Amino acid sequence: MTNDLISRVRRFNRTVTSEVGALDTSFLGRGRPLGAARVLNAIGHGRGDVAEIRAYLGLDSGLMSRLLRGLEEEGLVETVAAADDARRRVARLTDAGEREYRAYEALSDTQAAAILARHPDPEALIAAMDVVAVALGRERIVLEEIHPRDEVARYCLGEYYAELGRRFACGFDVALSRDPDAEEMIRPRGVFLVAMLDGLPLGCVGLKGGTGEVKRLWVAPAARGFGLSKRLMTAVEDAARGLGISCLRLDTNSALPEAVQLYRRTGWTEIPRFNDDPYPDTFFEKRL
Amino acid sequence: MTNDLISRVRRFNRTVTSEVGALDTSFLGRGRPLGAARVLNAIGHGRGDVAEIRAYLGLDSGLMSRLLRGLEEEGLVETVAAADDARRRVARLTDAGEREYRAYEALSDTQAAAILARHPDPEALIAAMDVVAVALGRERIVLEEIHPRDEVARYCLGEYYAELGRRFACGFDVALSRDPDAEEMIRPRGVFLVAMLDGLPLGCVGLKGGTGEVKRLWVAPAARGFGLSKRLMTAVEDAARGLGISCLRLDTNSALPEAVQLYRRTGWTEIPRFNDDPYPDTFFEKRL
DNA sequence: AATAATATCTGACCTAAGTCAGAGATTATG
DNA sequence: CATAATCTCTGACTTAGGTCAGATATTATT
Repeated sequence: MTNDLISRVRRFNRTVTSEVGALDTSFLGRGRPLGAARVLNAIGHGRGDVAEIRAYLGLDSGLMSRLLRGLEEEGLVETVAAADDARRRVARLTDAGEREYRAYEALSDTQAAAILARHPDPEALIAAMDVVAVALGRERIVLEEIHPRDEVARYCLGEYYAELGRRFACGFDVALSRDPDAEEMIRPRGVFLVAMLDGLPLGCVGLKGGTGEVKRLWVAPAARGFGLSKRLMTAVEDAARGLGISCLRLDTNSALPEAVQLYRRTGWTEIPRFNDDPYPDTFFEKRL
Repeated sequence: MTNDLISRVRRFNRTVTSEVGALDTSFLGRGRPLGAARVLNAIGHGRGDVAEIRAYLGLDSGLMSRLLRGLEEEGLVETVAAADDARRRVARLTDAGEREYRAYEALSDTQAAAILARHPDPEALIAAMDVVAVALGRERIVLEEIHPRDEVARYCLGEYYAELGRRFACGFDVALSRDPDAEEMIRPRGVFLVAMLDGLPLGCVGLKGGTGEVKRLWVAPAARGFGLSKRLMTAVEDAARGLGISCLRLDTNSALPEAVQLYRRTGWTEIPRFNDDPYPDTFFEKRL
């Protein structure tokens, strides 16, 4: 068969790699080799430390050095010794470098916008891209602790609320729910964790200090089935132990059967209702 | 915003390009530079003509020549002058080259199978890949005339029947429909056209000679909204003119409103029922 | 038959990317 | 304080990929 699943994956690979020059806009059309453009972009993204850039881009020290000299000669970059350790060097953009970096950014934006604008269903395209990105990059998904009012956190919570709205027969209104104060999910009282892939938020979970409650467990549709919710729960339980919490509680809803099943499978036991929030109908606790 | 649609497309590009070494298995792990591996694979895929390979891979004639010499020295390839034109050379694999080519194929298959095997929902992944491939490669979609019993044609027809089964309240059984004999859709009587992207079938349409009927218009879900059905219809009408047909007919169903709308918009006029097929309820004709 | 066009090949040359050994400056460690 | 470790830099070298100007053989055109 020339159209079985394996052939189709291989064809996808071919299609995408043949477009890869177009995708990797980091050097497109500005007369600079890829290596130099990548270094410039890394510096622009806030990676100043030379060793850090080297590790990120996987470059040899000699090559890195030469690329930096080249950018210096172009007047785009300045390097100075690090304040705390004069062996290490820190690079930063000059004004001209800043302009050049912004030009690359604009180019990338334009090209991404063009792909979207020419597509009949941009939302569906993005959703498909997320599915593919997760499939290819699943090994690079990392958990990070962030502030629950951070932009990424707000995005995750927005998606979480939207999902509840779709799942609950009567919809979901945050205002009616016992929305935990964001301050409760910051150290030293609690934590807020997100799962990220190359900057794409794929899931979150919050630990509300004081009452010791787990809240806001969400995993993006594209990332379901990869065990991410379990990973988030394990991480939040570890964080709770670190905070000296010995017993965790959570409320959920039978309209979210995957979640309920996960809790049952991972050592949580059902307990009687412990709050008067209108949405949950199922309650769990776990001794750590 | 760091999570608007544009940022997400850019992040996808980054994720995919960082995996691109893994995607482009054409040279992975067999100790041969990419250029040589690509030429070897092109020959293995049946592209013997040197000029054709050169055009396909976008190579300079000098570079191509050197790559071929290298493969010859490895004993993988033989070149001979073309029978009809001694200026042109034709390359073909030796036994050793055939083995090496098959090793690359096995490598690609293994890697594609690995991506699928590790995914919780392979069908959804493939569907997402198709959506992305079409968005990136839409410019390369080409129409081809093939035999209606060809494997690609059968795939398209299978998808077409499955789609009708989903659309019609009572399902769809090919045996009950007036399935046009495949022989009716071959020149000189008729034609069968498919829309292809890098070997991925995205749509089809058939012209049944004799009665001058358009049949089996289908476009893959991932390729809808790109005007492909119009392109297929235009091509099939052109082919009909070429065959000396002056009036085309077709039957369709009101459960397929996009199709009905397309016909209305492109010069077709509704006519009374002209057959006793149980499925269609709407009939059109167009004078060419 | 002479000329133009075509396809491939060869040699000379170039850039990008990367490797490696060691030099030089600085910091950490016993 | 001497020594080891760390970080960057420089010079020498390699490979891959690609361009360009002819040379050569063959075919098409007038």
